[in-house]
Amino acid sequence: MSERKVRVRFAPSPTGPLHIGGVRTALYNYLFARQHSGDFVFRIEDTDSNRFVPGAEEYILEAFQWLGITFDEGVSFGGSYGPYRQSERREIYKQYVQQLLQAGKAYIAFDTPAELEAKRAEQPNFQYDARTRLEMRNSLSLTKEQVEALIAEGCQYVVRFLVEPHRDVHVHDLIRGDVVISSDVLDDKVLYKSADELPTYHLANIVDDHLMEISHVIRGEEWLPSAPLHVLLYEAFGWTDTMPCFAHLPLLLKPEGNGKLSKRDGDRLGFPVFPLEWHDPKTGEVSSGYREKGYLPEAVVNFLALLGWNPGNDQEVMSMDDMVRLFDLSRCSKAGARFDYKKMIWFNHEYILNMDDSAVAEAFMPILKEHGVETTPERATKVVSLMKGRVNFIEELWEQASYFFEAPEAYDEKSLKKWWKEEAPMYVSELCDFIEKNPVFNGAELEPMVMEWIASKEWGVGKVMNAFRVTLVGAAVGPHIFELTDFLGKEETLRRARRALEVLKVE
RNA sequence: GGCGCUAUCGUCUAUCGGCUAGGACGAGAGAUUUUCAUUCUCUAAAGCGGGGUUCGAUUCCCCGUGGCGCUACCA
Repeated sequence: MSERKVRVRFAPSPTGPLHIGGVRTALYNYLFARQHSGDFVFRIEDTDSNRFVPGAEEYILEAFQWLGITFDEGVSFGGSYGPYRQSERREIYKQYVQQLLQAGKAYIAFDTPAELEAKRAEQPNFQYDARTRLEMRNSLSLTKEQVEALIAEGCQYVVRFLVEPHRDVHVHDLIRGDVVISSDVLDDKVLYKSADELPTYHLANIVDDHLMEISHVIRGEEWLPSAPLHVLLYEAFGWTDTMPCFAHLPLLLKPEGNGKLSKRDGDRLGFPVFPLEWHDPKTGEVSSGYREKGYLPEAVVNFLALLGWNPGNDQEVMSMDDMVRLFDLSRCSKAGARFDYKKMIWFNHEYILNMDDSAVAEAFMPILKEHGVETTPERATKVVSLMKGRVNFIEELWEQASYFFEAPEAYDEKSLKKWWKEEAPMYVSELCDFIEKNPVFNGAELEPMVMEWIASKEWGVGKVMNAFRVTLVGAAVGPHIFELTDFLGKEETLRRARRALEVLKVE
């Protein structure tokens, strides 16, 4: 359509932690910007002074940093279209509100919240529009003198957009096509409030997108109903020719039940809805985050990208670069997507599997340290190579592999019942003697020797080896036994086996 | 209530009028293994209903139904 430079934005309001749905919206904007070598702008929409939450802005920035989603300009990034925080743009908005007022496209209204509430109580379907505006207290129903007097008195007022009735408003949406809504169902939205001298979302959004030369507005479907209003605003300002293209993304739905994914669902169903852990400054409530739960940012991003979009083939595991290359708004689905956290976990498993053992080990080292284990990166890497296939989270490595580093203190009852039968102590005792006397210990050479030795005794391999395993691990779990003995070394192997013989004798 | 969006396996989705409806997660079964996992193989599992258009509809149109969203001096 237009040849102008692609410029998109993500514009959260700092009212709390960034929701996972917001992350997905930001991700699509990011992919779109990168694919078109465009700019990605980070704007803060803090026009509701009552809902400001300290720390939210910093949280959002930190979350994107963790996720690997980067911006080119905006709050904390700089740029030549600033300021990027709406609360710092008061004077700009005032100017544009005046413009609308002077052009007769907006008017001043004095109705108090209480009056409006009363009106709605008596008329359940009340809407502030062409049919009702003359019944209200505003600059259309009052005389110029009355209006001036009220303002002089210090009466609080709002500026409302004058919506012309009987018009079909077209919103061209890149995902949904042409959406037509009659202006009759639109109300005269409040654009500006004198109380805090700030505009509402609608006005600020249009003014900023225009001034910041935003080319594409990619946002959640919850904005679709107000898109016609936005189109009308562009028209009122005379900016139709540079109006951005719209794309309204399907919403993220709860994994079960009805409705869209909400903040509460997360901890109720056992998965986070926030990228990072969030400590509510007011209530002190803590909400879990993907980072703290041990998810890899690449896995989170990959999973989220596929909720509402797909590359058109069977490829699911994709790097950010892959996605930048493949992303396509026309391949976005239209219906809401249920959040499937089991698949999210699978993605995490997949990403751990694809990571270098040494990289996983690097993340595993601090966990080992927490449990009082001092070891080398080499040894940690060895354990990772043996065990990473069986975990979904790096943290799980400890519960799955602690016995590599610590001798068992207790022995699993079920395993004992199955493998620690009458002859087990004899097997283990004799095996210890055999291993002790054997000139070599490394698994590759030792294993065939042990097998041959067991065969010569005419014992069952399973019976001997599993009894042995229980003494080393404490349960009938773990990797190939000679991998473990290699890791433990001869001394520790024998020490564990003989200690078990002592401990288990009493029973 | 009004307005809008939407509708394929339990879930995420492919199909852009020709289908024996494909893939993935999850589920189930089996194989491998000295244990537990991993891995591998296989199986079950879907076009909301009714009208059109068409030689032919999952695909296009309409109606109904379900789901979702919006309906604030919140974003």
